[in-house]
Amino acid sequence: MAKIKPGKNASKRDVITQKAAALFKTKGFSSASMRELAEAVGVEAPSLYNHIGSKSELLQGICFKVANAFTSYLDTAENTPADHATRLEQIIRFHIRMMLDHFDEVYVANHEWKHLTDPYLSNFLIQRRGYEKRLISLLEKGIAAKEFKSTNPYVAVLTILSAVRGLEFWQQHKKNISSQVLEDDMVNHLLKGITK
Amino acid sequence: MAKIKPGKNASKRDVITQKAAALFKTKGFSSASMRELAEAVGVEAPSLYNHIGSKSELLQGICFKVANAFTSYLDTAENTPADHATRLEQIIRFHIRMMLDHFDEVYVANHEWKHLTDPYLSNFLIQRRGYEKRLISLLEKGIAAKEFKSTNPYVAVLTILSAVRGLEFWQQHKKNISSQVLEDDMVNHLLKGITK
DNA sequence: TACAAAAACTAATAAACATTAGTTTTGTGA
DNA sequence: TCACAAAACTAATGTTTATTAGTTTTTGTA
Repeated sequence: MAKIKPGKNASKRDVITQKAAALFKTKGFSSASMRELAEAVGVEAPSLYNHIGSKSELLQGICFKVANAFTSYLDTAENTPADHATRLEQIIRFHIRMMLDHFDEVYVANHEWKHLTDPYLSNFLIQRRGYEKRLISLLEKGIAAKEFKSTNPYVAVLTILSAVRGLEFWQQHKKNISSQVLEDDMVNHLLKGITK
Repeated sequence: MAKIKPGKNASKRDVITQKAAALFKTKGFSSASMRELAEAVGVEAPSLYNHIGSKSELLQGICFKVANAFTSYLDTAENTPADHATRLEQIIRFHIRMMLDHFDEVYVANHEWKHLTDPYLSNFLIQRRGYEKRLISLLEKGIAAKEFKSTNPYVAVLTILSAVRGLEFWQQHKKNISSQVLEDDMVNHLLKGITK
């Protein structure tokens, strides 16, 4: 009666997923081959299937892990007692830190989600759209409360989400600027602008 | 002695390139097959090769057309007599209009350039990096001239470029908001912020 | 109408792909 | 040391890929 070892099993599976995120980021989901992934893991390609179900499953795992992390944070942020501007600032900071701390996975979720297949594709888009709507609602309330200027809330949310997403181009400059300066400058830019 | 018909030839080639941009945008370069492209054009796959050299060549054409358009505009903007803030505003507006007016091609240049092969890949990255540096220089001069707040110029450029790039998520909402409102709101956001 | 070139077609090729089947090796607990 | 399961391996499958070769059709002009 042999015991299953979920610890070690999950760990190996996690290693594969992490390597897959790095590979999918670099080469794109379609161009990345299971052979390459196997080489990164240090194993022959068919051996991967002792730990995972399919290439698609890897992408699904990455995309939903990221989507759930953002959704969870928004859940808590919405229940934090603070004004709308403060809440928005916290959310922006969370996005920035997610980009910096989980670069590969967030990058893949942002870029390669379109290679998901239904029903995962549909669910991902629904979740994403729901997230955007909640952010737009936050902006609308902030505008009504005179905390924000009168502007199109959808455009504002798009601007903010796109700007933080752009941190995917960051890495090579990490040396010169600290993460904290980056975070503060970007938050200030998105909330207060750059013109004097 | 038959004349070559550059007009019609170029036109067919252009049709293929345009369809390729739309297909590469939807499915990604690697996932898009020449069969699909041929079907979109209304022809069998091998017939495409009467007009183009290869699949890669299509991607090269798209990426460099876009890159050159941005570089050209920056050339002229730098020689326009105006203060730095005005110049930056004009450049942002150009980016927004490029996104809206040449959506497929800009999208592909932004997303699929990594499937370029050398020497095109290197050249593209060099050109892109040069463009960024010129924008950073513009920001630095604007800060020195007290037109902009004291902020890290690289972070500011990254924020601006990423925000306009995010218009790739725009299309489905074109109905509700006019392009002009979108453009003005985003420019104001990026220059003056949204908090009161 | 006839000729020539442009551009379509069909057939074929060779490579790469994810995945399955079946077998051997490795590691662990009794 | 023995037995069993986990996980590695090799070999193979069937599909899809971009592209080339060779041939036929279309088209524009003299």
